[in-house]
Amino acid sequence: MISTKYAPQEIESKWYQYWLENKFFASKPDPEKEPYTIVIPPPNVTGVLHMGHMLNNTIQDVLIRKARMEGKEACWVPGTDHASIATEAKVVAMLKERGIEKKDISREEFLEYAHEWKDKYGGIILDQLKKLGASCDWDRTRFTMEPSLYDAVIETFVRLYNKGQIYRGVRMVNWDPLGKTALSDEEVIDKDIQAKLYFIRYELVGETGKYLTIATSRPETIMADVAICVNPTDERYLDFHGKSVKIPLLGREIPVITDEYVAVDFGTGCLKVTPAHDLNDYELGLKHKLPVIDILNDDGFLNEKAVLYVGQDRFAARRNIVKDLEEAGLLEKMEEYKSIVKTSERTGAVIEPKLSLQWFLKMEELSKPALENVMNDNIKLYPHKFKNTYRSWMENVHDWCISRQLWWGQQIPAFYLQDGTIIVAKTKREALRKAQHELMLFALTEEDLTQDPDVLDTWFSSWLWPISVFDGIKNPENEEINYYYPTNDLVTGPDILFFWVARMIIAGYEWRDELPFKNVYLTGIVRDKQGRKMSKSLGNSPDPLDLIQQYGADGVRSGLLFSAPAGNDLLFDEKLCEQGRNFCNKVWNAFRLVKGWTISESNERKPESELAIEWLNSKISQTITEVQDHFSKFRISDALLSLYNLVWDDFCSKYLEIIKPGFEQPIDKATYEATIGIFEKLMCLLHPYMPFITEEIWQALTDRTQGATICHAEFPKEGAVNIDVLADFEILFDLVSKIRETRNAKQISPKTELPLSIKAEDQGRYKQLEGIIRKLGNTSEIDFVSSNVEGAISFVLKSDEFFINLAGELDVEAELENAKKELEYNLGFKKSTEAKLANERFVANAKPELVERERQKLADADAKIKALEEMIVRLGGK
RNA sequence: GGUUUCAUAGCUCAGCUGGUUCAGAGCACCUGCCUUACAAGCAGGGGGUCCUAGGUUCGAAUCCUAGUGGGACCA
Repeated sequence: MISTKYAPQEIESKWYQYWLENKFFASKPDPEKEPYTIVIPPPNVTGVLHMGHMLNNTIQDVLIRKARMEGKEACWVPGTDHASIATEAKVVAMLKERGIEKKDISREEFLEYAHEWKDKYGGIILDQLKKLGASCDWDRTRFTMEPSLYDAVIETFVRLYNKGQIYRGVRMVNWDPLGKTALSDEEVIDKDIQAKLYFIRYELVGETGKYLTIATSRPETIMADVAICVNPTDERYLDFHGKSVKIPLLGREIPVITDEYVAVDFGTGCLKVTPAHDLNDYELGLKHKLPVIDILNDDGFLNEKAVLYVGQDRFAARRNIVKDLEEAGLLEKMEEYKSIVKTSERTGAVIEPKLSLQWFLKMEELSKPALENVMNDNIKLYPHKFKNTYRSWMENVHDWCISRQLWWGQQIPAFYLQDGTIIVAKTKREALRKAQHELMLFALTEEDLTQDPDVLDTWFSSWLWPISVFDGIKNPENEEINYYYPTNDLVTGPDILFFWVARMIIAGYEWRDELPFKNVYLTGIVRDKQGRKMSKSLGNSPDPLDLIQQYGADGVRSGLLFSAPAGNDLLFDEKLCEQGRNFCNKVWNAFRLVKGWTISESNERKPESELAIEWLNSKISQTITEVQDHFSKFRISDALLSLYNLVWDDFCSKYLEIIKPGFEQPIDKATYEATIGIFEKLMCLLHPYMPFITEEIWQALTDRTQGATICHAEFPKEGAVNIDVLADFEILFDLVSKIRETRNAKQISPKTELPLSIKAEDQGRYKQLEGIIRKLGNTSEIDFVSSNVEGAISFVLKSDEFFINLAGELDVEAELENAKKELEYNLGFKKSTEAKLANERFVANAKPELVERERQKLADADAKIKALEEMIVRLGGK
């Protein structure tokens, strides 16, 4: 006995095991087959599966499974990235627990711990993907810090440096005082905060008691001030031009300068210029050739240059200086002020704009082909609206700060001589050789070279991902890269369109002079019911594995996709998973029904079954066309919905009800076999979405050989569509609905047979369907009549009239009212159609088939009106 | 502030190059059913000024303009 409820847990682990053992997902270049490649957006190695991963990996799996079934050489490459700052933070925390400080151990020791951490926890997220059913080629699992990918990064650095695309320079960077590293703009999150604006008095030099008041949100930086700037047109301050003021408490004298940059209407119109601690001030400082005084250490504490508050944290210093200014009577007032503060994505620390020596990649030239090939649709973004965003980014691209003050990552292959000369080479040995030969420093030894201690930004690894996973940087002509590259589709979130997707495109054109992928599918962001982004810190995200446990992987996958239109955010509700689970259960029960039948030996076959098979096959063909169309537009969700309706409504509610034999009756062999074939087809169609249940059922529908799998079964192709049968069945189902409606309205038990009479021109249509009508509507034998049936409930479909003769059940008033309402509607409809057809401009301008359709509609309406009028007369109305 | 995008049923959304296959789907809701695969189910039903105001057109949910209100990106 098969359980009435589908129990996914065992089935899922059983089949996943089977798939792995048989290496169904393994791929190798096969010139006979068309390649279809997806590289996974490598999740952060410290990560655990979250809802966003589930969504985009489900989509990837749907795409790759479908391609595999379509006979393509499908290759889905999994892997993780090393996430330098996040991982380093984890490792530091792990060491702390063991009582070890990072500063007390060597770089080599630290990296050993880091690898230890990675080996222990780094595979978690990949194992979770297996639970989801992901059909990755696991033998190809890559990691951005593994030797091959590490070397590729080093090689690209050297090559770009030699091309003059990489330089070292002092720049204002986003400094994370907690992580003690520079961050790229993309790793910085703006947060709205309620800040205070402090109005501080600067005394004029030589004019005691005369002040300039500036407004600042960062009073602790006044010790780094090098000027006060006013707008030259600001009449309030004309007298102050060229004079000097004293920094409060400190007493250092700084000049008052003028620049158009200063907004007259913000604060007091006086701007304190602090080049070391503000990007705009820095640029202003450059323009006016002002000195730079940096009063902060790497950890955000004030240094000796501050003179005051030395050794205090920047926030403590702020509190103290406000107090002291107040006591000195130099704090005029404070105002509430809505502002944004930049914080580190990884550590959460407030970012400090800081001048520092960093490595940069010039982006202007490199990004040109990447912009062009997206704008001309060589690479297509789905949905297309992201093209605009992409363009505005790429047209305003800044040089990329690629160095990070960390240990976990690819160490920058730059070596310094004692005099500061930089030699960039893959290894120390090569750098030495270069120094010896190019600089004629033959006496030099490796000891004289010091490697730059910094590592490269993680994105400087992952931008090579579609190439480096196939070893295409170091061996650009190898078989794999030539076969699998360019990859087909990339599926990721819009939040990393710029700092990952765009850079992969750049890398693609730079290294292979070719696009890295043809389509970029941008998923929505998974939000909770209130529209908030799901995040660990908010605690509003369900644990994906719990969901899988509860609803089954197939249920969660289809549930997620039910409401995941491309690029639109998805408001996640567990109800969706429930719907997915229920769908699995429905399919399961259909399977139970079919497998429970006994098969009759006779060759007799019911004509209605034959018709139903013809109809369903046409319906399936139509749906396949629809599904393929949806896929071509990356409308994964719509494709699923089409299949959902096909399986639930057409197959279960209609087809199976039609062919279902009576209680304890056998089914004829031909119908049974056709049904098994159809069931198999439906499982194949659903398999990309619901891999487990479809495998389970597919395996059990007929005898399978060892090593067979639905994963490699053919994805069904559309067959013939019989339009006549489809039209007949449409009327059939309308009629059945009407009968059931009548039954419901009159509160008649479904077990009671209803007497049905039909008055129709074309009786043949109904005669061939009689068996089905009787079965689905539970009617008696159909009585074909040529005149009206007195005292019967009646309704009109197209131009045909139907009567259900229920003695004493006819509510003349109600019937009359209904008929009149329907007549009114049809008259209105006829009028508007006539008006349309009477309009010369419509007939002249509209497409001919459209006009023809309108004429047909008019004819149908006429017939229906005639029938309704007769009915009204019969009921005693006029 | 700039750029961009969206507004359709109680909720989440679909609706392509304008045309009754245009006002739809799923969920929720209401009514009746433990009917022999399935109550995680079956049968049926109600529900919308397509944000507002103009315009283009024979015809507008769809195209244009403005407004209102959300989102995203950038500053």
